[in-house]
Amino acid sequence: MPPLYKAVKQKLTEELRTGRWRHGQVIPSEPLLARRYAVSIGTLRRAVSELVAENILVREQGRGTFVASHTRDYMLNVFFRIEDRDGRRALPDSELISFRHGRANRAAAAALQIAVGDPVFQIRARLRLHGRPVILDEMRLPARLFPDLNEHIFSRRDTTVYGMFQARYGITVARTTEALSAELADRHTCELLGLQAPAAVLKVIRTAYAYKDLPVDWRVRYIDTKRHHYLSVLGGP
Amino acid sequence: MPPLYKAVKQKLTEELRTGRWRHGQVIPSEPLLARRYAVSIGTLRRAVSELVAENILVREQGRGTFVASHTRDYMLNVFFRIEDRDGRRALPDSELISFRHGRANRAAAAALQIAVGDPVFQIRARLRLHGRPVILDEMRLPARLFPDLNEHIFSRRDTTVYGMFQARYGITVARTTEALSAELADRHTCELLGLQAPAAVLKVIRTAYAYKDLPVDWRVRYIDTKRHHYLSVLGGP
DNA sequence: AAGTGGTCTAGACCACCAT
DNA sequence: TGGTGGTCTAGACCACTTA
Repeated sequence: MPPLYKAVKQKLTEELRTGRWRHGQVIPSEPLLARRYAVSIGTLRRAVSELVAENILVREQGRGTFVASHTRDYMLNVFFRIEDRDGRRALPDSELISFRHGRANRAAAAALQIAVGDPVFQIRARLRLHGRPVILDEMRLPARLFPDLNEHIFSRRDTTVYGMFQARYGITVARTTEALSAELADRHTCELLGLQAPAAVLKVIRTAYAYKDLPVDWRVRYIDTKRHHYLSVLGGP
Repeated sequence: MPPLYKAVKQKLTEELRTGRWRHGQVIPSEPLLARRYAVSIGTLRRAVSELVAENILVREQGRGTFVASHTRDYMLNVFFRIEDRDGRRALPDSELISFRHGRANRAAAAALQIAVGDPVFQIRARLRLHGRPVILDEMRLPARLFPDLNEHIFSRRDTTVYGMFQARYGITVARTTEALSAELADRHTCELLGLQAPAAVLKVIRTAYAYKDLPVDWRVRYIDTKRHHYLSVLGGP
């Protein structure tokens, strides 16, 4: 028998997945949910605690429990690991280079768990930190998940990409994996980042997942690490 | 008032820090500890759970709770994030290049929280994965924490470096932070890793911490990422 | 003052492991 | 069979927010 709190967690996840509870909103109180699911408050709290640990819910004492909202601050703290030499972090400004309709190649299909040739959006962007171009992104998004996405929606400046996923498509990114390596920058990359060849760049291949480990974004990113680095923390807090 | 379970956690940590409970051993059962500290089993379990989350204790159902032991498998799962293109991980074989007594420069002193000029061990090593040289390490260890450490102890093959810290000095590494960047390899690095200049290498600056955030190891590491990458996971499981 | 999440208790039963 | 950790309950009181 699977533990009861896992079943409760499933039910909570279902409410989120079907859009019954939307990002930024409060969910019902713990005593109420405990009654609704016919479990004790302790069991209900354990299920909620797991979703909090997974960045899906956020507790605020005295106010309630909320569906996590991908504000800029939230993004910065959870998913953006690039900081300057003094340990300061800031979100980059994005500059769209190109927005195309394409088809998934083998690598993209494998990462996004779709078929080779399935339609994807293929988006290039250059990101600046404190005015300097530092990051080059090439994203591929499964077109099926983002009906009607277009260049204009994409280049709006009032939110992050993942904030837009959430507000417009109800897709909440909960987890990413990134594979890092060092490479020599090619001519094109040097030009866009203002580097003199030969130059080394940090290559990051990211896959982002929504609830239930659904892949929603696959991107290759090149970072100029002359003035910045990528921070990784291993083990306990 | 700080919560009771935090106080209990402090008491548990004290038992570990003073060496009353040694790595690999069972600690007393939960009902017994709850009685000893005069708290309920739930409160005791919460304190233990936090130490488990911090990689300091390990629970085994039906057997007991153990002080984490830095076996090779454990290291591999928690602290070693380098894997090959197919996602396979293996611990490297180490080859000592040099072992010297030195003094902390500014960067080492800041990271290790000691004074500039304090004695440190300065150790270079080359690490091989599947026979190929892939990693170059330059470690600095505060000499005060490792009395009588020498080249022979260090180059023994029966354990990892952190396993040796624990078995010989009672120091358990619980957390590391790593700052990653890409650099062009210098001539020396190219030679030791068998690279043709110009080549890009992944530079990792690691600080390792024991209980209570005591820094115990600071190292600069260069990795050839032609056949390997560094894996970083962000957000919930 | 009423409602929220945060802490804490004192039990119960279950699943697993050693003997 | 006895001891371990894992789950679950049904309460209580506290700290904090909002109205």
